[in-house]
Amino acid sequence: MSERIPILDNLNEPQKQAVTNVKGPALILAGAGSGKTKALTHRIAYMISQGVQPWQILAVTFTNKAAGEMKERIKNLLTITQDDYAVVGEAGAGRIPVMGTFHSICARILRRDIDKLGRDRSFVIYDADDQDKLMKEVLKEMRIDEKDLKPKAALGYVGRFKCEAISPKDAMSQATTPRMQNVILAYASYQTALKKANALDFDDLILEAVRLFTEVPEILDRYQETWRFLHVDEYQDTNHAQYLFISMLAQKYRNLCVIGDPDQSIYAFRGADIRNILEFEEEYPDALRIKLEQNYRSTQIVLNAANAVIKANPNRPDKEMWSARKDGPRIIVHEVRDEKVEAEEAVLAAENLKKEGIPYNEQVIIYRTNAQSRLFEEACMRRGVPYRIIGGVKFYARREVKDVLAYLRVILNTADTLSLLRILNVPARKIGQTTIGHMQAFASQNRLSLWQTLQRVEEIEALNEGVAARIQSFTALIGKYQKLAEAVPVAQWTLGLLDDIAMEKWLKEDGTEEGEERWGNVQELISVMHKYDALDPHSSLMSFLEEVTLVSEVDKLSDIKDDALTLMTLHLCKGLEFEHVMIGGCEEGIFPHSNSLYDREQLEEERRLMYVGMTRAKTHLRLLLTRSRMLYGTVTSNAPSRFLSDLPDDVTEKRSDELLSAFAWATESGVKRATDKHIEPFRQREVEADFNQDITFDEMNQDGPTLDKGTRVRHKVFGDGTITAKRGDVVTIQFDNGKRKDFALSIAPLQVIG
DNA sequence: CGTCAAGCCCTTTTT
DNA sequence: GGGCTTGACG
Repeated sequence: MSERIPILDNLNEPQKQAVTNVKGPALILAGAGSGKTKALTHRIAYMISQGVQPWQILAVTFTNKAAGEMKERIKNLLTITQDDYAVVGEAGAGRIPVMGTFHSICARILRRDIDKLGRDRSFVIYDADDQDKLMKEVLKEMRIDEKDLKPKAALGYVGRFKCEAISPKDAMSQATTPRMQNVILAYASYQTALKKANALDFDDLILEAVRLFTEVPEILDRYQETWRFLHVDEYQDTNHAQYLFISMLAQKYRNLCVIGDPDQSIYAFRGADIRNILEFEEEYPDALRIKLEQNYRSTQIVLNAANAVIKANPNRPDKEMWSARKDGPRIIVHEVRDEKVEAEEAVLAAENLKKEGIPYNEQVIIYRTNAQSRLFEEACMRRGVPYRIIGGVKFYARREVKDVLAYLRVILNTADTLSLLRILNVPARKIGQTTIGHMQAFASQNRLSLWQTLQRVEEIEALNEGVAARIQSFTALIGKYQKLAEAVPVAQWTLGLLDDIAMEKWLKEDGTEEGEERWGNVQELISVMHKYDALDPHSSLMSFLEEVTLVSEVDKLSDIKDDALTLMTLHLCKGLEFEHVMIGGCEEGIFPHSNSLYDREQLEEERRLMYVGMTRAKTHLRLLLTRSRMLYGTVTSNAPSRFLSDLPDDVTEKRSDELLSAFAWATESGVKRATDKHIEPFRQREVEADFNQDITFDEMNQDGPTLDKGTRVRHKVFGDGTITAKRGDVVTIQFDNGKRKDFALSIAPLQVIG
């Protein structure tokens, strides 16, 4: 260790407090850009310099990337050499604390001891895709029509139960409606199915760890003794199960330091419970409370704007960020004709700042929904701007990648029927749906797993010799690689496997560019595998599979070195910072999202999302909105986002591409072009209202008849139709002539018809 | 058994 | 607008 440790240099007063008070409970309220990571890394380094053993420290981060960066920084602070570096999860092994996400930490704990709960240690982890498939099966078996209860909806409930740590049994007592009873029955069968497949889903990782702690107190005790100093970052985004996990660990020594910002709580939809942070002090009355309010990231102008937006939320802690960076450009609020222009303008703005010396790496386009990414991507391609999209169709969720992963999973764990079904006929080997049906029937008759059935395929009378032979050669193939998997690291034998199944040929068969790309993805997967070459063969396979399910998209940002513009959702941008931030689609119905418009709490969360997005900006902040946009196949006009109206005039600069262009689509639809009307920026829905001014539909503009789904209406231009969807003021009408369009009820010239 | 086209549905955010 | 499922046909 170095002689002079600069651990307390360059810290402000509250940061120093956070760093040096290492014992007992502590709550650090750390606003955006307040040097939170710095405080945390210095705190940990300080502890170590004071004689705390590194392996006694646990830090839970929100992403693996954050964990990696923190380790790096701590290493630098302590001038630890590469040799001392421990891999995450090797508790007690190294001179770097254990750091990782709740999920990765719990997965490690379970890999070691889940057999104490009567389960197998080589479990696989199911991602959202797998969950969906499994739930589909479950519902099918229960003979519940997908239309009555969609797998996604069922999983939504299940997820909420799990976040609250409510078992199917506990849930049953809450079921009041038949529908809920079905949901809970589905929850129970889903759990059984997971267990049968020797699989855990994301939520199970936390829950089973908690269960392990509860049912085997010695194990809890072991971890309590190991990890005596606990840290949780982004505490505002923890759910109840995670709360239980960390509380149990903290019980003994009470050295729990949580860091968070209630204003940045944006994961309520996955069970994050903001009360965890708000009630921390009630639970630990002796907790040290530290507020970090100085922002080192943004200009005061950016902060003024962000503060103004977040202030409109009730019940938030009293805090206001400030910055020493007083000067800076105003925030540009740019209104354009439609989403194409929006994308074009955003990319153009990035190019211009690049010319002024801000690299693309320091610039980002963020948006509310993944669906918005495509246009920005296309604009980048058109203009030749290098870009990368984070999120969206995730690499590990791609078909060909999941296919290869399914082979590896089956080889590790033949109980994983879902994966087995996936690869049985991929690449095509003439084992079709009929054959699979016969085998499944045989399996359930004889209480066998699908894999066991495969071994006894010659006993199934319904199958002819040809098909039986093909199945046998498939099981022989899997058998061959099961043996190899015990002998050599994963990358090595996977190459042989791909060769045996002629994966390259299968993917490139259609001769398209897409095929080439798919094969490229498979090769990329192999290159990730090489990271596990040094481990023993069995752990090499297991660790690899674990990594690919638990890495988040943001984790991969750090590996990329080229200068490229980043595109991502608002949720993914948390914790990041850029010189230039552009937020697209600042329109009602987009952001805030239409599903959130009529729910107070959800609206508050949307607002926090806006706050998070804005506070990513160091210097340049640009908010984009359109007057009209193609959405789900129809043209819509949305009012400007309510968040924009909270921006103080003196920090914004409003821009608008000009005039009349909003009428272009009307011309295209053969409607007479309006020429005499000036469109002011921020006035919406002119389009629908204007060309029907000769009609009066007074009854429609009052609260009058409720226009719900199914109501028959008449439109002067488009004729008769039926309302097929309603989102607040906006209805979608399916016209009898086949056209479908969205209208704003308060303005649209509609008439209810018999 | 595999392919293709038409129709269906959806359409928030993620470890 | 697009991804996915379903159904008809080769």
